[in-house]
Formats: sequence, structure tokens, C-alpha cells
Amino acid sequence: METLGFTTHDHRACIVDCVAAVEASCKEAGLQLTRARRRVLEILLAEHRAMGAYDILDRLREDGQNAQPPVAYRALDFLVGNGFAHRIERLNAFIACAHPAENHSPAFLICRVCDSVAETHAAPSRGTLGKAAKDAGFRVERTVLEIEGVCPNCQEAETADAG
Amino acid sequence: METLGFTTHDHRACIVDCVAAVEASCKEAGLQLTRARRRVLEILLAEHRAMGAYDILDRLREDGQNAQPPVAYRALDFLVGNGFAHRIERLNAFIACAHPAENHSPAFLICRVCDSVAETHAAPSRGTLGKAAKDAGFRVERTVLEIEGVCPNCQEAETADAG
DNA sequence: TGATAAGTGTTATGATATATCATATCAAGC
DNA sequence: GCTTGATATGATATATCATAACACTTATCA
Repeated sequence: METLGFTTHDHRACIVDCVAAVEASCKEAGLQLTRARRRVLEILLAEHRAMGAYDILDRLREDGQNAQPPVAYRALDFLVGNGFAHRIERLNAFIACAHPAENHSPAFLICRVCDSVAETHAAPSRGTLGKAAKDAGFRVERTVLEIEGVCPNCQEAETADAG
Repeated sequence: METLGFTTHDHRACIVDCVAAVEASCKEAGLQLTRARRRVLEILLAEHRAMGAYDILDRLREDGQNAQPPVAYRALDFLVGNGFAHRIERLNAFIACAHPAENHSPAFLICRVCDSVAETHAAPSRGTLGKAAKDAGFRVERTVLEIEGVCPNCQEAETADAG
């Protein structure tokens, strides 16, 4: 299990690889990775952090067009719906998937200080929780696991302030 | 473990008991359960479902005053901050805690069809996930676990439609 | 090539949440 | 009593997030 998001790295290859992976995945599934959708994916990948829809919109507008909210939301719906991006409920924001094309059940570590987000993955709810759902007669379709806390960088900053 | 929310029951005693429990808890902790806070708690308990801040505001207005958004949000901040209510991120909505005064780590079963919510509880993240957080150097403070699916009532409805 | 589905551009609006400043309330100490 | 400080409330305005609706274009495929 690899956790991404709290370490810096050269994003170039990362972006190219991810776009390629998504592209392949779309082709295989008969999905259209249109210009707008591809552009939003690139924006999310370039930032490598959770972005609000209007942040994305600002980037889109830098391309020279007067993009309106639905443009961003439609592309995001597509990306999220097909597992190429995730919505972070806690932040009303979106982030490119760190493991596109893999079938996975993501979990997020969200720093309450700097809002950085790391994606990791959780075992789909088994054990106690799965039992509780079953007992309640509830059919589980998707699990949202968002863990709030403080990232390593902000912990360092805390220590520095205190010392 | 008891899961509340998908069964009907007489709420009267439930409301009275919960308000009393919260009242006692506040007294013990030196917190002020003021009129507005108590009223919002009662509204949440009376509905026994997740309510948006503006739904709550509508109820508050039925009391005859022209309550403005901050009134609801402040009361909700108090209730959520002290564990007497929970925020459902998935729905941007709030629900009274089913186990006030107990120290707990809640999880929610959310029906995507009718938006009903059941509170249950999850073991605080141990195992794989706890390890992932630890490996990432992340300090966990709070875990949001929201499980989306279909509640028993809506499953029945599905079957009825199909047959 | 024409029918149909899928996607886009655009306007307007709905829904959720917070910043800000003024005022009230109340307990503690002089 | 009066002041002070802390906490809570009232009220206005605005920020932020999200979608409905409709006209138009593009992709797909029989």
C-alpha cells in the first residue's frame, strides 16, 4: 500500500502516465475522454491536491475561454463516476485518483491545517461494520472513508512554533 | 451494537430522554444548552433524520421569529462540536446523535434513494488503515465513515417495482 | 446519410456556509 | 451599583458550491 500526497516529487511523468492510463481505460470501456474532460483531469493531476470546482474553473478560464460552472461539474461527474477522480466530501473538492484503472476502495487522509489530501486504500467494510450493515438489512454500495488529522508537514510546523 | 434509523418507533420518549441526556452532559461539562441550541436539538430529534441547515431554519421560523442562517449554524456547531449531533458530509446535513454522552466513533449508513441515515459505530481505524496513516506520519484525529447504499425499505420498493 | 444518443455552451438560479459588526446577557471583582 | 470580560445572539451581506433548463453541436451506428 502506497500513500501519496505528503511528499513532493516531479509531477511531469506522473501526469503523463496517469493521463495515458485513463486514456487506455476509456478506450477499453468505450468512454469518451473529450477535450474538456481530459483538460480537467490534467488540471487535477498537475495540482496533485484537492481542488474546488471553481478553482478548476479558474484554470479552465486561463485557457482563454469563459467556462461556466456546468463545464467543470460535468467533467468532474464523468471523472468521478468512472473512478478517475474522487470527491472529497469533507472539503467539497476533487482530487485525481492516485490509482486509476485499479479497482479500489479509497480512503483519504485529510490535513485539517493545510487541507492537503493523501489517498490510501481501505479494505471494504468487513468485520463489525459489515455485520452491522447486514443486521440492519442495508445493502452497501460505496464506502466513503475520510480521516481528518494533521499531516507530517504541519506537525513539524507545530513543533517549530512550540519550540 | 444497535443501528437506528430504518425502523419507526414512538419518538416522544426518545426525544425527552435524549434532551435530558444532553442536558445532563452539558451541566457536567459546564456547557450552556441555551434556548436556541436546545431548540435545534429538539428539531433534529423530532425528525430523526438528517436535516439541512435551512430545513432547520424553516422549523425555527415556525416558532415565530425570523431566524437567519447563522442562528442555525451556530447551534449546529455547538451540537456537533460537543458530540450531540453529527454532520453527514455526503448530504451536507445534520442528525442528532443516537448515543449522546457515549464516547464513540460513529459510522453512517446512508440510503441513496431516500436519504435516510442510520447511525452505527465503527472501531476507530486500526489495522491496515491505522498502519497506513502511521506510515505516512499522519496524526489521526477524527474518522468520517459514511456508507452509501440502499436501505431495507427502499430494497423492498425495488422488489415491488420489479415484480 | 439520416436517426439518435451523447456532449457542450450559456443563462439563470438554487443551496449551503461564513464574514462582519452590533447588541444582549451574565458572572466576577471592585 | 458599576465596570469588565466572556459568551451568546441578532442582523445584514456575501462567499462558496451546485444544478436546472434549453439551444446547439458532435459522435456513433444502423
